[in-house]
Order: sequence, then structure tokens, then C-alpha cells
Amino acid sequence: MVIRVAVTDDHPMVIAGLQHVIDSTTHIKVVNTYSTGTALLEGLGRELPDVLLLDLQLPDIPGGELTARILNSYPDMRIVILTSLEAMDCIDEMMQLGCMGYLLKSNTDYSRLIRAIEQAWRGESFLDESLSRQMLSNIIRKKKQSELSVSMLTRREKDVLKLITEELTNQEIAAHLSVSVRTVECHRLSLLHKLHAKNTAGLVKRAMEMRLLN
Amino acid sequence: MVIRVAVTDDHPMVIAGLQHVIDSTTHIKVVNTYSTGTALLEGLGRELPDVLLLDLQLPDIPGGELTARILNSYPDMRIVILTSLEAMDCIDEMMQLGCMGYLLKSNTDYSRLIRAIEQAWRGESFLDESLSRQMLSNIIRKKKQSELSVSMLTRREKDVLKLITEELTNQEIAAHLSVSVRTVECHRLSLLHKLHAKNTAGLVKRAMEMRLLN
DNA sequence: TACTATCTAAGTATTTATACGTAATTCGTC
DNA sequence: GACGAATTACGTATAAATACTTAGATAGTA
Repeated sequence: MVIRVAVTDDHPMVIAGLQHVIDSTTHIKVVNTYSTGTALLEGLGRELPDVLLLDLQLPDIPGGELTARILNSYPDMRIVILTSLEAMDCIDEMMQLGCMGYLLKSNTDYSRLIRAIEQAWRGESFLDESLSRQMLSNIIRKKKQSELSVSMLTRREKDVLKLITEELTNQEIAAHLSVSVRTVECHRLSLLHKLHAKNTAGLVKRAMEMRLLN
Repeated sequence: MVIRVAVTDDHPMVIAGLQHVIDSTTHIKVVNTYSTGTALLEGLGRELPDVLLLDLQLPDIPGGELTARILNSYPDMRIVILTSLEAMDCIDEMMQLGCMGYLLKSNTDYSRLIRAIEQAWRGESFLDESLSRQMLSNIIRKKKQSELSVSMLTRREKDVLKLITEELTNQEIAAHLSVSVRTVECHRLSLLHKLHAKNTAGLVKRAMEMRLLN
């Protein structure tokens, strides 16, 4: 079984390097190389690789859009992002789109690259260690932050906030909780102050950010 | 270098099986086994493993809570979830908490288990293939759905919706877009109808669900 | 026991949002 | 050039949310 890989990067040297590394294995083969997003999209119409190595910084099409278009046409395509962009938001977006892996050019050695291709081919996801650490600490930070916010709210305030996100009016919330509308208004005002929100929109936004729903 | 693993599962047979598999390798060692969440939390206070294999269905503490508490106390702990639960929401939650991997008991063979431990130890994330597929198709389905919703909105409606999520009032939005308040109200009404929302809360909720922000 | 936080709820007032109908203007498309 | 969709906007209402103050009841804690 040979894993058929396509490589897309606008730097010929990178392509050459990747080709050399991959050619040194027996079970992985580079079947196509592309230097632009347009060329890639066209090429995929002719021949589909098992795994696609993709640089996010191509000259013609933004990485996010390119990835989205590929996965839209070929939902099962195994894409491994190989880039120098260290932006976290970007990884989030790609992973959400459904990429199988994310590697940094700066600290990816040969064995790691090979391993990533193998994993992507098997349908396992792969995240560069340093990125993984970053994401993890990011997630933990956000989590703690949101937990801090949630812990600042009283039980009743949480009840009211939850019902607000469910599109109930103060009247309906009051009926739901068996209290007067004035009480609900009071809790609502507390929420606005505690969460530094200006209005209902702000309340819902923060409620969703801190995953208060469900 | 030996990878030190702790195993937590309420079925003695599972623990025995895992121990047998892991003992057959030279570079991984089971240093502790626990059968309850309470025992695990106590044990971690005495000795920290490199990787923690964790069943989500323990008798005393819900899996999500247990994971959150462990990662709160030991943010660098490499946790691999090993369970029979196939619920997608659950995986989402665990991954968001910061687990390194997620395996299904039903279709995890020995080599895959060993590989997952090795990866978690290296700080790479690992997702069972069948789960990975499910998540991928889930993501794509959601994505298409939200894109469908977004595509139903006109440019101006999207503008207004975005500004609503930024907590602006109709007056402020009108000023921002250089149109009258009545126009904004009109767009807002269209949004309410198109998105089947009852009020501002509903609009913000749907806007966030379909990732219209940023 | 005393203190504190929370939940409850009232008054009073202003600002915003929701709901429907109508319609002129612009802009891309057939 | 005709057509439809989108943007713009007004009139007229009612419903809802926001803002600030005060205060009794209750429950947990030092």
C-alpha cells in the first residue's frame, strides 16, 4: 500500500525538500505538486491524492478559503497544513474546517512529517507539539476565565441568563421561575453590571462565550 | 526513557487487559491503577504519571467533571480518554477541556493503544479514526447548514446583525451605517423572520452559531 | 448572634425593540 | 428595457428592556 501525497507550496525549495524526504520512504509517494491554489483546485479535478500537504500562504487564494473549498468538494480529503504561520486563530479555523493535521515548518523534522502523513492517511488527527501546548494552555486560560465569570453569578442570575438565551421575555421568565417581573428585571440588571454588558445582545454573547447554555 | 502510565477504569478486567498489553512493551509502564475518580484524584496527589488513561464512566464522579478537575490541578497532564461512549458532544467537551486523545474500547487494538500513549506523551493529540470521521462529517454538516443560513441574508442584513452582536442599539447602528433608524429596524425585522428568532437574544444566538462574528 | 449576600419586589421614568403596511430608489440580470 | 431583489425610509402602535432607588425576607457564615 502506497500513500499518494500531493504537495502545495509556493516555494520551489520547499517542494523539492518535501519531495526528497518523501521519496526516501517506500510507502509514501508524491504524485503531484502545485505552487498556487488555482493550480491545486484544477489538479484535484483530475486526480485525488490520499493526503494533501498544504501551505496556507499561497499567492492567489487565502488559506482558509482554499481549505474550505477543497473540503466542500472533497469532504473526505485528508489535509495536513504545513506552514510558518503561528497564529492560533488560524489553527482553530482550519481544524474546525476539518483538516487532519497542522505542522510548523520551523520545527518539523523529517520523521515527524512522515508520521503526520501516515496519521492523516489513517484518519487520525495530528497537531504539532508546540501548537498543541499553546492550544491547551489557551483553552485552559479561557476555561478558567469563563469559570471565574460564571462563579460570580448567583444561582438565580444564572437561571435568568439561561432563559434569556432561550429567547424568553422578562414576563415569560417571571412566569417560568414563579417570581414577579420586577424580580427578573432586577436580576437582569445585575447580570448587565456583572458581565459588563450593555444590553440583551451582550448578555447572550457572554453567556455563549462562557458556555452557560445546555 | 520509560513512559509512566496510570490507568483508571471501574472494570478490573479492562485494567488487567491494559496492564498486560502495556507490560508487553519495553518503553511503557503502568505505575498506578485506579477504579474510581476519588481514588484517582487522591493518587495523583502522591504520584503523577506521564500519561493518564481514563474511562469516562466511573461510578462516583462524572467524566467531564473529573477531567476538568484533573486538568485544573495539573494543566500539563496528558490524558487519553478510553471509553465506550460514542456520544459526540462528550468528545467535544473533553477535547475542549484539553485531553490529548480519545479512543473507543470497541475498536481499539493493541498497537493503536500503544501509539496513542506514545503520542499523548509527545504532546500530540490523537483521535480514534471512526470518531474523527464522525466529527469531520458533523463539522461539515454544521458548516454547510450555517453557510446556508448566512447565504440567505443580504449584505446589509449581515452588517446589521454583526453590529447587533457588538451590543449597538438601532440608533448607533444607523449612525454607523449612515442610514436612518427606520431602515435598521426594517433589516432587523427581516433578520427576525429569516432566522426564526423571537428577539435580540435569538439573533445573537444564531449569529454566534453560524460564526458570523469577527 | 450578628453580619452578609441573595432573593424578592415595589415605584418611576426613559429608551429600545417589535410589528405591519406602504413605497421610492438603486442595481444586477434576463 | 423590464423585472425582481435589495436598500432605503416613513407612519403608527404596542411591548419590552434599561436605569436607579429603596427595602423586606431569607439563608448561610463568622
